[in-house]
Amino acid sequence: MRPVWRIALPVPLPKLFDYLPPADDTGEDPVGCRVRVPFGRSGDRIGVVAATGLADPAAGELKAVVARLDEAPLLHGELLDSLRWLARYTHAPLGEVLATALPGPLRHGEPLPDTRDWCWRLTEAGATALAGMRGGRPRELAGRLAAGPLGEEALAQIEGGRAAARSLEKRGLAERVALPPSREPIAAATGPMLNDEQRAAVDTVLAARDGFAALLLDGVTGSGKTEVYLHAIADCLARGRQALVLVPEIGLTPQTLARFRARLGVPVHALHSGLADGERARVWAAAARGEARVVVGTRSAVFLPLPEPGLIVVDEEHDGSFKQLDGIRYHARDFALVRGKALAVPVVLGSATPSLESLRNAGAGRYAHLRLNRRAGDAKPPQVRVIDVRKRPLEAGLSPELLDAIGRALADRGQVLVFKNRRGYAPVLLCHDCGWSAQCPRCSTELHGTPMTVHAGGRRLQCHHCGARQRVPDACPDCGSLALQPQGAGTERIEDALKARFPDTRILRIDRGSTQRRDAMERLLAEFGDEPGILVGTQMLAKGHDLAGLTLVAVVGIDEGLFSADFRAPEKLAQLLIQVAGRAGRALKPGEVLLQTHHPGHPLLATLLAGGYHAFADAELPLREAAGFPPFAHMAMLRAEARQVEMAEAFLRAARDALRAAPAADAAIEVNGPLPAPMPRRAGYQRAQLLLGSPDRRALHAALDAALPAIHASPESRRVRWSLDIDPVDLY
DNA sequence: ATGACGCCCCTG
DNA sequence: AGGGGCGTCATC
Repeated sequence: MRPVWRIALPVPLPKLFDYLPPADDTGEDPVGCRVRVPFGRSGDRIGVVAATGLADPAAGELKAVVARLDEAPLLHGELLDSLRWLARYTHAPLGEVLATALPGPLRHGEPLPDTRDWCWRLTEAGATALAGMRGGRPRELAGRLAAGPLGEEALAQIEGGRAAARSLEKRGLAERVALPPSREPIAAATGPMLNDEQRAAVDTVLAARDGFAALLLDGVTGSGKTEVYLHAIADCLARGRQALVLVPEIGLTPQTLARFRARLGVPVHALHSGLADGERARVWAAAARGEARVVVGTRSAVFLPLPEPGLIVVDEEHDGSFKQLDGIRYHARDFALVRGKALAVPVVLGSATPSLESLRNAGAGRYAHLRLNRRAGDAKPPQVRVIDVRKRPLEAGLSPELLDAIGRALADRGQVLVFKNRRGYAPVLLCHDCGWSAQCPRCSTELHGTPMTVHAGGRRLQCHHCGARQRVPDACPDCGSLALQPQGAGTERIEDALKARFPDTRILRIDRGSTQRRDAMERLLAEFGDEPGILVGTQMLAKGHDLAGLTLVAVVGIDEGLFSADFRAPEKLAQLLIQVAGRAGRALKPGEVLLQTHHPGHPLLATLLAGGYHAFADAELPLREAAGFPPFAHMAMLRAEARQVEMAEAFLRAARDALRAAPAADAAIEVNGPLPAPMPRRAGYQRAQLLLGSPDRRALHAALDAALPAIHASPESRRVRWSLDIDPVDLY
């Protein structure tokens, strides 16, 4: 029987493909190496050898591997094992998981990029020729090089430097040489003294450093969690190990990186979505070669190889951006724990507002629970006050009391943050005469309207789901009335109202509309400085940049969150309120937080105000348990979308039948649906979903394993686009 | 996913 | 007859 290589290919087919080894096979174990193979009629693909074996005697003609792209496996050991685990856990094809884990260039078959630093220096011939050279740029550069080699960056600073270098190189007078990887220590700054709580937390992490441990670092805003990470990382570096730090999308600011770099005394690599493909591949290669000793990265950094692992940190572990919402729907925090276990290193999960999942794991003794209750330095916790706005006249949603408080804070030369979780001018455009409201023509169906949001100071309508834009009509399209009124207020309208009320005050609006990119927000905030002024913004302002001058935080429009259908809404709202409130009072002056609501007596607010986040969590967890929701149950969501809902529903019914027929699916798993999904993501498509739940994770996965072959094979599956989401975060 | 194939219906 | 459109099928 012929030997074959089993290849994982990035196609949505839950299987490996057998190929004959390449003609020039060396016999070296190919598992983990990338290969180029002919596939279907679409030409060549890049895949990864997942296994070797013998050809199935029933198989017909097999194609042969065109080329082996890696001498030594690109993926091996712990990382390959963990990715195999992830493929099983997400019930996704291994090839798609591997494609998700690799940076673009590596996925497309490029060689592992060079990670060395290059510099230019004079050759012997150049040194000799220098005296006799005529003037000009090359001569000038040769003169500089005579004083010592120049790095690529320094060369780029010189006008015409690259061309001059090339000219010298052509004549054999200068050469480009790779610098040996520098382990030369950079001066590390010393940080502030740790307080007792921080010291104890660091000691617990260090005591756990010889194997796997999960540690929940549960510390109030400003308690100095980052200092704890830095000490643990420094210890990890001192032991010759690598450290990986995962941060939320918004958290990887130049400020954060600068702090790590200044303190650790080694190069700190950053990995985030803003990097070019080539740069991402270089960071991957640097990690794989062990050159990157500390990497700070967003979600996808959880896939970096760590040949000399020492520590994994997940900062703001409750943050939703750790969960990937399309493709392979992994959770970077959860996968970090899997990797930490396989690598036998501690994983530190940090947050001021831990996810209920992590709190439950800590409560059950699976995680060490480290508490930091004191704010570092002298910072006092902010005073929180609720403003009851029932029956109060509102100006763009702002009450007189709130406006007065803003005026007072400004008069005291403080900064004010007005937080509203809704961008645009107004969320809805309503006809006062007939009740018509503007709906997105592409996203709305008879059953579910998607309102268009009023933008551009009331002149434009925009759909936040598909991005469609149109002019605000002059008259109601239904009744012709001119009484069209924007309802409610978004950040734009609040900004307008504040400008009218405080005409001489600087006002800066920060939201996804005003600030597309992260560095743009950083720049705007840096310009804003800490002089008196008002910031108006959405979620984006809840964390990140430190606002030293902030003395008042006004939170507006939280009432929607108090009555959401999503079972996670209270948790998200509580986290948001605590995070936003934490922005105040980092300054020298004590901070004040005002919550404006129509429901001053709402239990969530009352609990949060009286006992803080942990009182909320203590109250919420039993409710989750009683309702059979995570973290006491495990969920999976099967989603389908098609031109007609009926198609999507027919597929989900077939899937439901397959699940119910699965031998593992006894009473332990619950199947709900098909339910129409309120929000079609793509214009012209309709979605439906099937929600699976079980108190027993293994029963859920066993049922899926048993039913998925039939689901894949069902004729209905070909008529819809479908996906499976394990541990879904958004149920809508 | 992705390309090929076949069947349909429209224009000509 | 010619060809775009889409459901169906296979991919080692």
